Amino acid sequence: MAERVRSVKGMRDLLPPETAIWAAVEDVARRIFASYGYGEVRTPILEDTELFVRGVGEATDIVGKEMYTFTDRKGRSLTLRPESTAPVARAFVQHGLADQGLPVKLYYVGPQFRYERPQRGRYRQFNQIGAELIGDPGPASDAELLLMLVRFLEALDYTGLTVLLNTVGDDESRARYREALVAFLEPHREVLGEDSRRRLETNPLRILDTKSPAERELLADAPRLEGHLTAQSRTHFEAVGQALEVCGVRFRVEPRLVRGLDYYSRTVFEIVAEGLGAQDAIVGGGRYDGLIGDLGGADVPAIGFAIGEDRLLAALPESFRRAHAPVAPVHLVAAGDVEPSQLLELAERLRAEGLDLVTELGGRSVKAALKRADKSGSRWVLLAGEDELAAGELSLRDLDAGEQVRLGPDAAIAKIKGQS
RNA sequence: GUGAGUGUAGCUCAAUUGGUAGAGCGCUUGGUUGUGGUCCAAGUCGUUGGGGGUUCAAGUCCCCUCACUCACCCCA
Repeated sequence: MAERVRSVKGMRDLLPPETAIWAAVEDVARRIFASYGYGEVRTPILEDTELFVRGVGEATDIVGKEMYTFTDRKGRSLTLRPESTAPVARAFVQHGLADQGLPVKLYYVGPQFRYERPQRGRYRQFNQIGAELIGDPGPASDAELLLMLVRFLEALDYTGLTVLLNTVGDDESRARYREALVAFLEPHREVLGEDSRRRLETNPLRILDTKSPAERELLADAPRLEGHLTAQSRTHFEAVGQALEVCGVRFRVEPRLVRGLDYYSRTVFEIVAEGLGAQDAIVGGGRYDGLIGDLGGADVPAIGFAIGEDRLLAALPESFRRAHAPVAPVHLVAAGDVEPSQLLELAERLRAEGLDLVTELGGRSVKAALKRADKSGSRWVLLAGEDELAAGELSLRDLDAGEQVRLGPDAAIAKIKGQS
């Protein structure tokens, strides 16, 4: 036997019936996001590498070592998108969406690619459902975006999620704090690990979310970002929290929460779920007030989030799964000497009347066909035998009740629709 | 990129100190020439991930390699 070709490492197939659940989750997202005035954007999977270098940041791990980058036939450097905020921002600038009036509200659903070692909840191709609110600097926008996110998760029957909230301040706050943090850490260089020492130069704030016990101990006495916020940043953050409280959204302020993408500013957040192992963040997001300017657009503030759809599905409540399991269609079975073409024609007429059905054309026994119908979870079987067809009728078998009646096609459809 | 664990049938797993590769589920057929679930019977299913080595003999021991899993890291 020839060697089997397998899917690429870290990339997986999604098969029925699981794909039906994915579709159901995405339907909920579309419905809820639409109810907040968001429209769908679809950007290319491939972008100019420069977009991510400038947008996500050269010093980030994503850009530094996790991108699928290659040169095309003309020598251009292209990259499989590792995230979608930068592409959406690029599209916003490229198409002059600001001229339609701000804010612009967009959402997307689709695959992202990062070259990492796969493990639970982490794939090299993974799907994100994200939303971006572009063009409103106010805290009420932060709160509304979070509200929409929470409502979405509630609609999936999620409970027991923790919303972690923090602010990384505006540029000025961050510059001040950065200086203070480096000044504090510099004398303790020897306590820091290799990564943290490198970050002391490139991105000191990232050191805050270290898991190293020694570093954590050291950081306990470190200056707080909170103490270095500009009055404006502080007011903004307080207003976000207040709005969430008014709307009944529970959250926890997590001062150590900083995010790995350079474009974040002011409000940042994360939602973690239980039972997911080490990769438990199902949502991450925050403000990116400077990104659109960095990409050559006007100075337009924005905020957004990205949901890890694979993780979302991995932790999806059973109740939602049950409610959205696909319904097995009716089976139409030929019995006796019935021409396949005759059965096809009959099936088409029934489908035209709004019946979902699968045909048993295999030329196998009625017994086998019924077995398949039963295993599929279907309740109804329509038997089209010589006798029935001659009389212009069908036998409708109710597999649950074990009952069978002969009746005309319209009556059969009515009975199925009335009882399923 | 680093570390650890695991690879046996489509799936879940057995196989004693190295000694004939198995079970359940699934799938196909029959018991019912046009009737499912339960039951009974038969059939189908393997280069034991791959390569090399040790041995009379390797699923089992050793080396290499690949894949998967988990953790670090990273992040969704």
